[in-house]
Amino acid sequence: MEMEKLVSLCKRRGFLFQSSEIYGGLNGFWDYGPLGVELKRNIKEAWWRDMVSGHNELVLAEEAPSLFHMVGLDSSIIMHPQVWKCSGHYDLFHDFMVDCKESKKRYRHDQIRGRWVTSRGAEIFVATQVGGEEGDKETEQRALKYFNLRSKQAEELAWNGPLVSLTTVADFSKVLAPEAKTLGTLTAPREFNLMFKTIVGALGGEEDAAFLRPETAQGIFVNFKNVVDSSRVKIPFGIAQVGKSFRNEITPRNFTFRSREFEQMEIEFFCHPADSPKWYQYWRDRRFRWYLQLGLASSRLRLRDHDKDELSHYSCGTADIEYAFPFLPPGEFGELEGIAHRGDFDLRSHMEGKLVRQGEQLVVESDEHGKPRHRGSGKDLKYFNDQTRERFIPHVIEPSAGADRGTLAFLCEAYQEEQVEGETRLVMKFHPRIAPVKAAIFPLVNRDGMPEKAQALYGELKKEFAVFFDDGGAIGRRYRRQDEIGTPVGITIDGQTLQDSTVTWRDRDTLQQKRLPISQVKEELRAFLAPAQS
RNA sequence: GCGGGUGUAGCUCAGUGGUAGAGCGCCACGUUGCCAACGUGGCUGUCGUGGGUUCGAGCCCCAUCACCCGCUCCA
Repeated sequence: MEMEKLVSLCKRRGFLFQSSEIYGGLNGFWDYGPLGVELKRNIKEAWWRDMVSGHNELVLAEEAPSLFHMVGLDSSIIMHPQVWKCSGHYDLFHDFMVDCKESKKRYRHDQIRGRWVTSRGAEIFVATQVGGEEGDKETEQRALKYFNLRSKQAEELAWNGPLVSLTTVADFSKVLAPEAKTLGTLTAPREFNLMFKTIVGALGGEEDAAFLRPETAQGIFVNFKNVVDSSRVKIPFGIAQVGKSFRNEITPRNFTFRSREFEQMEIEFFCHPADSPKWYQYWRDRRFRWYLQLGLASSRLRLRDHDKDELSHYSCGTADIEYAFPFLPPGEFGELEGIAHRGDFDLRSHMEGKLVRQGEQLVVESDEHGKPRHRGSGKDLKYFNDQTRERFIPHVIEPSAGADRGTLAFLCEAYQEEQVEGETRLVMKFHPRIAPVKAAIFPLVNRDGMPEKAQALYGELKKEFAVFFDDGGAIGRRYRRQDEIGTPVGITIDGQTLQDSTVTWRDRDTLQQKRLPISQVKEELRAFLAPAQS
C-alpha cells in the first residue's frame, strides 16, 4: 500500500488534516476530522475500558500473577519545572549540537572528543566520536592522514595531552571534525530544546519558564501518594492516564508518526520489587495481545525485547510493540508502545533528586559543591503494607502507548483495495469496535414508505450507536461510500421489510447479505460490537 | 540541519509568457428493487505564501512555508 493513497483518503473523507492548513500548515502538527476523531476516540475508549474501567479487581485476570486494582488520573500538562529536572528530561532534552559543513553530519557537542596534536609547525584538534584506546588509535591515524605522514613517521606527531571533550575547545577553526578532511568545518554549538518552553503568569519572565510535558507519566508519579491516600487501592495497582504530550522533534515526518504534539495512553503499575519481573512479563504479553485483538495482523506486529545495551540507565527490562508501517523500509518496524520495567527510579527521583547510575547503584547526582544537582521533593513516597508491616518504594512497570501512532497503525492496517467484478473496491477494514461508524441505514429506494421506515430505525439505533443515514443515489454507490470509511454493517430497508418487517444486513468484508427481523437489529449490533475477552 | 523532488477545484492530475482545464467526487431534480447505473442541471480555484522581472506570470527569478524521498536525529 502506498502511503500517499492513505494520506489522500484521510483528507478526502475527513480522518486527518494538516494543522493550520489554510495558512500553509505547521510542521509536526495534525488535526483529526469528523471521522478521525471518532476513530481515535474509539481506540482510546477501548484502551480505557479494557485496561481501567472494565477491570474487575475481584477476579484473577488471565495470566495475572495476582489480583490488582486499576484507577485513572488526568494530570495537568504544565507541571512544576522541578518535575522535569528530577525526571532527567531537563538535562537530556537540552542538547547542544554541532553540524559538520563538510560531511553534513550532526553531533552532540558533549559526545565529541579529541586530542591536541602538533606536527610540521601546526597545532590542530583531532576529533572523534570514539573514546578510550580506540579513540587514541583513531585520532593518531587521522592525524597521520591529515599531515600526510606514513605510519612509521608517527613520532613526528607531538601529542599535547589526552582525549578531552570538544566542550573544552573554544576555537573550532583548528578542529578536524570526525568525518572531515579539512579544518574548521564544525558550526558553533547550537542548543536544541526538545521540550516546549512556555511562560506561567501574565507578567512572567524567564524565571517563570515552565515546560509542556514531554510525557504523561510524570503526572502519575507525582500523584502517586495522592492516589494511595485517597483511593484505598493496595499494591499491586496501576494508575492510567490518557493525554497530550509535546516534544520538539528535530525531524517530524511520516504523516502523524512523529508529531510534535501527540497523545499518550500510559499506565504506571506499582508493585512489590520481588514481584516486578512477573508483572513486567504480564503487561508485556497482555499489551501485545490487545493490538492483535483489535485487528493488527500478527505478520506486521511484533514484540521486541530490548538488548541489554539498549536499555535506559534505570531500566531492568524493556520491550517494544512495533508495527511494520508501510512508509518504513521493508524489514523495519516503528514503535507503537514501550513496556518498561523502571524499577524504583521515578519515585526515588522525586523523593531524593535526580539519579545517575554509579556501577550497579543509582545515586543522587551531585554538583561541583557536592550537593544534589536537582533536588527532589523530599516527600516520603514509600508504600506501607499494613498486613506485612513492610515499608518499601514500589517498583514500576510502564506500558506507554502512543494513541496517534496506534491510530495510524490501525488506519494502515485497515486500508485495502479489492477487485470486485472488474472494479477496484476501496475498503477500510476496521475492527467493529474502532470503526468510526458502526452501521449505515439505507432505504433501498425513496418511495413506498421505505424512507420513513429507515428513518425510524435510524432514530432508534442512533440512541445507542454511531450510525449513519444515506438515501442518496443508487444502493451500490451507498455501500461503496461506507466501505471507504470502514463502516462494518449496512442495513437496508427494502420492499420485503414492508411485508414481513425484516431487513437486509450487509457485511463489509464478505459482501454477504442476510435477513433478520428489524426488531433484532439492536441486539445483533450489540453482540457484533462487544469487546473480545482479554 | 543537508541534498533531491513536489505544491493548480474536495481528490487525482493536465496546462512552457497572452481569456484557468479534465476525470472522479459533491449538490439538486427526474429515474432507479441490492454492490461506485442513467439523464439533465449546478457549485467549486487569491494556481501554497510573499516579493521581483514583464505591456502581460500558473509558467521566468528570489525568498519563505508545507509535503514526499534519501542522509542526519530520535531521551
